[in-house]
Amino acid sequence: MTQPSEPIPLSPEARSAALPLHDQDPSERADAARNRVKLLEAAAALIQERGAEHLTMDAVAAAACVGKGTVFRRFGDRAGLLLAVLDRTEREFQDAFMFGPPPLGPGADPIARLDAFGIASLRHLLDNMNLYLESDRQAASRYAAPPRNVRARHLSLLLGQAGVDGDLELLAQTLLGTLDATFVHHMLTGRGSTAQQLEAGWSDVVARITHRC
Amino acid sequence: MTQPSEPIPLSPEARSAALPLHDQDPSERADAARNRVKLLEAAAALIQERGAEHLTMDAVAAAACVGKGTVFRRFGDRAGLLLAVLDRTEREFQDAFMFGPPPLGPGADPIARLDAFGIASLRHLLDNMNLYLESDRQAASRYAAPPRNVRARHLSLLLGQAGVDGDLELLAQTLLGTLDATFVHHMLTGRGSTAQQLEAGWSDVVARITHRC
DNA sequence: ACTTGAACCGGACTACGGTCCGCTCAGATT
DNA sequence: AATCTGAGCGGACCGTAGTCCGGTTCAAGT
Repeated sequence: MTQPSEPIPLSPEARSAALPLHDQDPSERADAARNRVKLLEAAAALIQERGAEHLTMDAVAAAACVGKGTVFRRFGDRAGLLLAVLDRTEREFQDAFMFGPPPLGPGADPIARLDAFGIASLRHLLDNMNLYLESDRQAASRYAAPPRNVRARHLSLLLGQAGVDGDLELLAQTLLGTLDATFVHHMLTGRGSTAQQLEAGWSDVVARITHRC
Repeated sequence: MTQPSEPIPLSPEARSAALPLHDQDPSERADAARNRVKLLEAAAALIQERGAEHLTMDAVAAAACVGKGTVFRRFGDRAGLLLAVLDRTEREFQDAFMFGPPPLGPGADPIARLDAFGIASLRHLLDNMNLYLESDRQAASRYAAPPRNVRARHLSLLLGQAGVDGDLELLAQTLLGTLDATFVHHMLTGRGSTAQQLEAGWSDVVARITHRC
């Protein structure tokens, strides 16, 4: 892990480079780009009206008036498509915690930022629960997915700033476990937890991990 | 959650009742029981020779000379079959941490037991990695699966005995995140962690969660 | 404008998980 | 022993993710 430490306030160009979600590739052919847009719109519409859990690749292809192969060529697999649909929302959230106003964004005490991150993350998750659930369920390894990676790096950074030592990535992943879509869903439905309890739980875990006795 | 608190040394009958993995149901018809055995043997053999990730339900049915419907009737779905294959190993491990000798079993200091649990769990996981990975990947919700539940209850118990307060189930699940098959696999392969680092990480997380400053 | 070849496209095809339903037979009852 | 009934069984069937390949179209170079 020899990545340059990431300066907090970033120029616009560096900002978009820091967001690893698919930017429109300029070398992409015009027809391909057109189809990507058609597909994303079709997928979003279908999700809106039938729910993410009922989204099929055939339906997306048909709704976009495009062959099935094209869907897979553009997005790789179902997880990729779902991720692409989440992209806009995801970017907004990433912007908020990386560049937005404190306490979520830079400027506040790292522990306050950690706290705020959990709360914001849980709310963001609840707003898009089905999509994140589905994306999790589908992904080969949720740990390799861009959203999780960005969050993990962010948490590692904050933990470092908070003076925590140890395996920061492992601690970050441990924290992230508390915000995992499937886990949150399990706690809310399987067990009868409330969102408030999860938020309180997050703060508690953060306090313990950061060792603030 | 109004379950009777679980006394630690248990009579043999109570012990097997405490293990929620499928015991042979006495009301099961003889032919059904025969088929279950045939299927489990076939599945185990196929996994042995081709790997769990290549196990298909059709292949199991064919190898056991049984209709496909029978496989699903017996085990519900692929996750159930994999879980059943893991059953024996899983029981041994559960026995070890619930009833075996200290520091893993009862008798030792709860924090020492937590430490030992992580180490033993990681080793047990590494010994059966593919099977657990596959079982995770398949399961509708890994949080609802019996193995995870047993572990979660166990950890809650130990946390309580260690005098930790707060949402014990949430803390237990947070700890379990560190031992999740997919996560461990990701840390070992995706990132270049070693088993030693994961064991050290576990101890560190336990120390932080149990608030031992 | 024309050529060219690489990127793209479509939809038939495969593989696999899971369901369904009519038939069979184990084992309880008399 | 004869009867009965519902658990058990098999395998055809379905839906969906993902692959493949022959034909098509874009756009760069001339």
